[in-house]
Amino acid sequence: MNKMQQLLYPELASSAAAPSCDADAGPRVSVLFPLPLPKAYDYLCDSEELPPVGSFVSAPFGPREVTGVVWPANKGEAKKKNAKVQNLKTISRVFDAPPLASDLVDFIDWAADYTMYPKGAILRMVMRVKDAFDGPRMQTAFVATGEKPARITPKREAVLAVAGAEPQTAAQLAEASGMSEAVVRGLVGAGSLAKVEVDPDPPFDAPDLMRAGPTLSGDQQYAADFVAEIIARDEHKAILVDGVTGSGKTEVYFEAVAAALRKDPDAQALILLPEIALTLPFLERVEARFGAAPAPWHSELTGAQRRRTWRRVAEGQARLVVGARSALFLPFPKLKLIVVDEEHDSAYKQEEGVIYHARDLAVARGARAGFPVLLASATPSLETVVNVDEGRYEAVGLAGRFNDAQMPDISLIDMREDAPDAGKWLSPRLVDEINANLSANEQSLLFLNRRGYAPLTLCRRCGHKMTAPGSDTMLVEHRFENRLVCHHTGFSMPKPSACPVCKAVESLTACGPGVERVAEEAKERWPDARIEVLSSDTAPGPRTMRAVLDAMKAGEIDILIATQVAAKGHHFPNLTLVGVVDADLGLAGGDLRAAERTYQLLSQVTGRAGRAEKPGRAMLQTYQADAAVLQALASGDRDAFLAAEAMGRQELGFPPYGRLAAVTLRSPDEVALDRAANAMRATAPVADGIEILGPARTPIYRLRGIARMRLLVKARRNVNLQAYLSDWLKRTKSQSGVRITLDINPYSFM
DNA sequence: AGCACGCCGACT
DNA sequence: GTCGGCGTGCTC
Repeated sequence: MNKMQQLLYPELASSAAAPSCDADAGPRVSVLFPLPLPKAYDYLCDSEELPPVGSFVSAPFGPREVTGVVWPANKGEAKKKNAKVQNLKTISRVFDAPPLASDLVDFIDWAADYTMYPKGAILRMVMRVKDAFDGPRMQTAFVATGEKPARITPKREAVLAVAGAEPQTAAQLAEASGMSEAVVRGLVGAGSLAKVEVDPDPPFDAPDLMRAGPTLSGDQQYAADFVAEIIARDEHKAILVDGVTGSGKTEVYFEAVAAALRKDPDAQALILLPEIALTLPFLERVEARFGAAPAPWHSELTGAQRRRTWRRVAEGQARLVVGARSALFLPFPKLKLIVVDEEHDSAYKQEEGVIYHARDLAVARGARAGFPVLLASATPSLETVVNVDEGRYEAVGLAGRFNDAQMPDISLIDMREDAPDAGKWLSPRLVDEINANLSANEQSLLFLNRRGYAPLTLCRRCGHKMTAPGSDTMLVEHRFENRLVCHHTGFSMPKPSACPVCKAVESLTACGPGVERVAEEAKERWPDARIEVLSSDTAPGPRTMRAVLDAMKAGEIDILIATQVAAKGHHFPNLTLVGVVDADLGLAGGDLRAAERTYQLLSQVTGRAGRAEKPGRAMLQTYQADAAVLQALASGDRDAFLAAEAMGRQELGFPPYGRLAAVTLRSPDEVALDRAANAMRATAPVADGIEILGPARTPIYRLRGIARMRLLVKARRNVNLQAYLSDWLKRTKSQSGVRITLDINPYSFM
């Protein structure tokens, strides 16, 4: 801590790394538990050496024993009172696991304040891994000794054939040889197999930092040098790496990772990705660059895989982690660089449990711990662009596409002038273009960000709209399974033959298109073309999705009709036409970021078209051809769009020019909910620079039987929004059955 | 998060 | 008369 910080934060200066120790009451430590509790609890500690802050300990808490972490002593207040009033319990045990680094402890405290969730709830995200805090639990495995057994049998032969120098467990040997574990044990007795104790969580291969990367273009080299210099200075900077798809952002930040890891033999780096779908091909790329697979972290890992990554990260052995947003909470002892790839992606926003934005927290973590954070994107968020413009972030740009690939030629199809036939969704102009592509033997992609066959099922007779039970969500017809499905609640039912309200038979009508319906139209129009549909429904699981994507890459598909699963990270060399079936889809609803998101998504999708020799083309079907977003896409003028968008936000005082928080109230009882929301509005403190909007029903009012209402708090940028909110919440008395959640800087308004 | 304590409905 | 519903409150 430097002088200035000591002046600003005297209370921090007094709390050193070691926990407090009162002479009269004996050695004491504070312990934070991974429970939704706002503060740490004090305990006595009878061990010789006081466990340092960050240590994993277990202690009696209420009626049970809970594992927590030694926390910096609760600041001053009530300490003496506590010592007299309470007889403290004693820590029961200290775990072997390496203590959490002080920068992570600090980050947890900060993140709790920022998100307004209890500290313990943040700690829980760090500790979600089971059995990770005990030292390595050994597992018995076997290696071949090379000695021949006195008696050889066919079964023994089979087991010895699969045994080797690499330790394998009895179960693995049995599985590999098709024999039983009894044979394995017999061979141990015969001296042909030797028992060895192995760590069930093998270490990760070290990245080869001396391996030469690819030759960089001038732009890439400039960007890499710029970042390397900041890494060399060992200071925090948020740096936007800005370049279109194919401009080589990844190579640039790989160099940054190499530089950061080379600088310090204990340093660790984290690459955040928005989704797991991306990680499979991406992991291969990392392996190609560093000669070793990184430690992975995402929701699909098994328990054992999670434990392995967590433990190896905690002991500093895993030096490069590639993960989804929650990797931010891994127990790195010496994190020195975070890369946030596709920083604009809304998948970084965690919407359940503790609500947070991983990009924002990553920057905050780097700022507090003093290391650089790289934000990479072809379509950076307005937040980031404004931070660059106002000098808070650095930026390096990568112009042009690699290998001279051309940017696609984007045009708008005004559906008012070029209307499809009734019950059809493809305009004559788009049909012509696909025809041309088919005869040229080139691939086309039809993009529609809507799963299923039809988004709305309506009774022609009484007008009833099919919704999920207890929810105001529309059921989407999925014709492959002949079911009606709710995409919000997971509810599904066979498609009924009669309207459930008026009982009219055969009256339920599919309204609007989904990918399946566009595929139906395409198959009708081009019966000889090879047509595939790709969405998370048609490709359940990454394997089937890979298969379709590989087929597309190999040129085995003429027309791919896909949702946004095809928008990310794939390059199809023979794809020259992208048709966006409904470019207006994301614009409805009036979300403050609707235009921005539409720009990002459509620019990503249209960017799929094109290759080295020939520019691709993209056509956007729209009913609002004058809309600024679509004009910007057609002219390729991203910066003009961002400037206009920025101006609009500034006028309204919306982020990033103002702060926003959502206060959502939920209850199964609509009357109580309404009363609580209005009462809450009435108790809102009047403050300069703060405006309360609402309460209003959420766009999807009822979900799984729970009704929701929302208040929005809009504040000037210089207002401490969290302080205002906590003051407000203290004034509102809790209403029975009504739950309140806070979302600082909300992205989803559903 | 758990788990206990505490006040109102249908059963041995 | 009890068993049990989950609302409220506490855990050093």
